[in-house]
Amino acid sequence: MGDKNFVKEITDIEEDFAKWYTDIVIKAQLADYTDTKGCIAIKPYGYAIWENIQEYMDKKFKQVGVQNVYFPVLIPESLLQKEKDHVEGFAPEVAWVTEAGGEKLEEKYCIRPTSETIISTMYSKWLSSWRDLPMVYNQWCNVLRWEKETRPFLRSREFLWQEGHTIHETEKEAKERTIQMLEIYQDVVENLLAIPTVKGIKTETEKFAGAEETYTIETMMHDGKALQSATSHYFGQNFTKPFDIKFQNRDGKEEYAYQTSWGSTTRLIGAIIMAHGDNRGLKLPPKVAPIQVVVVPVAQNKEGVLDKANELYNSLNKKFRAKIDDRDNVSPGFKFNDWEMRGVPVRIEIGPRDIENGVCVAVRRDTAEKITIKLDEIEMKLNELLEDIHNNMFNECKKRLEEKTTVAYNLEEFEKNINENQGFIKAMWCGDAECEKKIKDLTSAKSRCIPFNQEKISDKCVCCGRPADKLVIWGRQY
RNA sequence: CGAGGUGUAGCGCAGUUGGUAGCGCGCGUGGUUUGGGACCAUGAGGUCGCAGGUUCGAUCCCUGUCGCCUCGACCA
Repeated sequence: MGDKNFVKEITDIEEDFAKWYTDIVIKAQLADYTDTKGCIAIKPYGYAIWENIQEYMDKKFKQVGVQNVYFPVLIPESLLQKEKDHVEGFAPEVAWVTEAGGEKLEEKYCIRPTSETIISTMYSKWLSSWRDLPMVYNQWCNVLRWEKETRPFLRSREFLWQEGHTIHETEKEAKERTIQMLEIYQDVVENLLAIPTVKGIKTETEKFAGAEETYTIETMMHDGKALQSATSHYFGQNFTKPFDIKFQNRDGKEEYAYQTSWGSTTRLIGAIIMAHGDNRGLKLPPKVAPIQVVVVPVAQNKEGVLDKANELYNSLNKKFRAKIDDRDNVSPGFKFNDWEMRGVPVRIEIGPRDIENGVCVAVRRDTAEKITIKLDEIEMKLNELLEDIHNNMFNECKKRLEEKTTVAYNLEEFEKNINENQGFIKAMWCGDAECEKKIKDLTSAKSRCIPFNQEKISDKCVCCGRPADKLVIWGRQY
């Protein structure tokens, strides 16, 4: 079962959050560093979380007409060059394959940092009539971006994601799709991961390379910093023109299609860790937890205890993702701490005393509350408990989001708030990229988004004082 | 990319003023334990980051190199 002495070695979450984070990743056995620099090995416990996210998200996708596909990991250089902003955005961090089969290649290939280009060329081939539209495709795959600074799940060179790419007959339909997918991401993050989100559109400076509009859901971590959890882009015809994705419209005329793309990554696992974790370790939202309930027998060598514990486990395992911890080389006390550190939402203790009374003891990971439950009511109670834990975790995060969101009317306030409080800042902005840059240079906070929920807190730009009609959420980010 | 630090058992570390290594935890085996991090006994595990140099002899000294950490710069 791995190291036994690790639990006490977790860094204090308030002392050094970055260190705490990597401690958790390693010690909860989510992932490990590899000999490939900047790339992690995702271990079964971490991968199971990803599978749960995938399962939920994929189902949501398919409900709105998304079809899964797969495209090559290698993209010829000439394709990448076709959209100017896109190349400029990604060129510095792509890795190239220049040699294969013992020979230097005539044209080098990049290892995909994202697949707009290769998918666009295929769309061009596949599209001829308005009747072919829309094409709403998604792939689950890996991508590679040569990052200098890496952190497990948050920013690694290779990561897993899904990237959806769609083409449409009209601008309106494409824009609707962009928002529709953003809303699915919001649903995933809030209802599955129990993390509240701020939904909005990115400013010109922050939008995706080659996009017309980039929409985002922003979340707040334990330390008040922002994490961009998923994005959805409207491309207009920025790619369909250079890639020649055109069709004959209903009037028989040739027209370029309207395009979107949207993605979310294994960074979501990082969000779970950083949004919910505490000094006892990882705290997993019940709906994605690989183990929702762990049964820990007490005095398991005593006559009948293990049998009863197994009986309980077998019945629970039909309805929940359950596990029995029958290790005979560690004490129950050790197991309690171990499973708390690994974030299991509910632990059930069962020992001779309980068996005599026909009960067991359930302990919540989120509140540490101990509840005695009759064995014949366990299934119902556990359902309620998991639901309640999810809601409680969501509300805790929401409380923090609200507490750590402050308002600023000028740069002094802005700077003071971000330094004292970290967190998000609500402030008006005139729309000038210069002001964004000035704020970034001064405070290292960037615009997170222009939220859909607009409020008019003032009519002057927080930076330059000129007229401003946009409320922007600002914050430091991961 | 710049400055500083560091590399010895799976992990955390000590050590050898130059004579090829030890502690704690973890791991294997046997037993006693078990309601919040158990204990006893016994055992396995290391070309001291890598490459050169000095030396009778280098894990230790010198040079180079690579990895990692911290702080800056850069990037999303």
